[in-house]
Amino acid sequence: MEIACFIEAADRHCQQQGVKLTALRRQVLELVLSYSGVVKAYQVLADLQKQRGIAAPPTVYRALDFLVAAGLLHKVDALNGYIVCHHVGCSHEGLILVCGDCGRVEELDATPVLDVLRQQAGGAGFAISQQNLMLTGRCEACRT
Amino acid sequence: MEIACFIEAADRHCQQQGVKLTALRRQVLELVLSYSGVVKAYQVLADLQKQRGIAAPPTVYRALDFLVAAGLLHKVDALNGYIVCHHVGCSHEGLILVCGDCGRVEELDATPVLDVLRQQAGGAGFAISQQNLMLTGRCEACRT
DNA sequence: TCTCAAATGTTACGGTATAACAAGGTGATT
DNA sequence: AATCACCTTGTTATACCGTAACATTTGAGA
Repeated sequence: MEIACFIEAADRHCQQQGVKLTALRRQVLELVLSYSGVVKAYQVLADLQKQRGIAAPPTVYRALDFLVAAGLLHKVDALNGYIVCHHVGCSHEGLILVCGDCGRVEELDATPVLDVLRQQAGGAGFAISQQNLMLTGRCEACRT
Repeated sequence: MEIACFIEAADRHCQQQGVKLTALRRQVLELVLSYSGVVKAYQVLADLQKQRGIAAPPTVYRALDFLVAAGLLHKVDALNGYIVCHHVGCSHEGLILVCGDCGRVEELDATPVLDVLRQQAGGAGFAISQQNLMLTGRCEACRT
C-alpha cells in the first residue's frame, strides 16, 4: 500500500529532523495522501470531523503548517491548497505543475531552470532561497 | 510626478487593447500606485471608502481583476496582494522577488524563463497559463 | 431617441485563516 | 514520585478574503 509506505518514510524523515510526527499529524497526512491532487484545509477538516467527531480549524491548520515545515507537504498558494511532496528526502528542487481544473499534480525537476532564475535574481541583488516553483495550467486530460 | 506618468501610459495601453480605463478603475490604480509595494484588496477598499464615502468589496475586486487582466497589476498569491506591473507594454509575465525579511518587492521579466518552463511543462502534457513566478529570498540590504 | 451591452451599486453570504487562552501530555531534573 | 518547563492539542471567537446574485446606471451605436 502506497500510503503506508509514504507514512513510514515520513516517520523516518521526521525522526531525522528531530521533530515529532504525532498521531494527529499523521492522521492529517494520511487524509491529504488519500487525495490524488490538491486538497483544501477545510476538506481535510471535514474528513477529520468524520473520523473523530469534532475538530476546529486551528487543529487542521496547525497540522498542515507542521507538515509543510517538515517538507512533507507543499502549499499551493494560487489555489489555497496543499499537495503531498513526492520527493521527501531528496534535496532537489521541484517544478510543481497543478491542473487548475481537476487538481492533478505533476512534479518535475526544477534544478536547471532555478539555476537560471538564481542568476537573474542575483543581478537584482536578491539571494533566493531553496524552494519549489509552482505553475498552474491545464493537464492533457482537461484540455481535450 | 511618477503616478501621473504611469496613469497616462496605462491609458494608452488600455486604448491599444480596446478596453476602458474608467474613472473607478483609474482611481483604484492610483490607490495601488500610491503604495510602494504589495497592497491588499481591503486596504484599497478602505482608501476608496475614504475618497467616495462608500464602497463594497465587489467594487474593488472587479477593478483589481480588470487591472490584472489588462496587465497593469500583478496578483501576488502568496501574500493575497497586488503590485503594480513595471513592465506595461513590454511583458505581461513577471518574475516577482519578495524579500522575506523586509517585504521589499522587485519585478523582473519572466518571459525568457517561462518559455523554458512552458516547454518543460509541455513535455508532461501541461499547458501552463499566463502567470507570474514568485520567489522569496533576501534582498541586498537585508543580506549585509 | 432607443436599445443593448458593459460597468457599477448593493446585499448577502461562504470560504480562508488566525488570535488568544485553556487544558492535556511528556520528558527531564530533583 | 513530585515538580517544572515545554510542546501539543482543544476551544471559542473573530478577522480577513473573495464571490454570487440581482438591481441600477451609464454610454456607444443603430
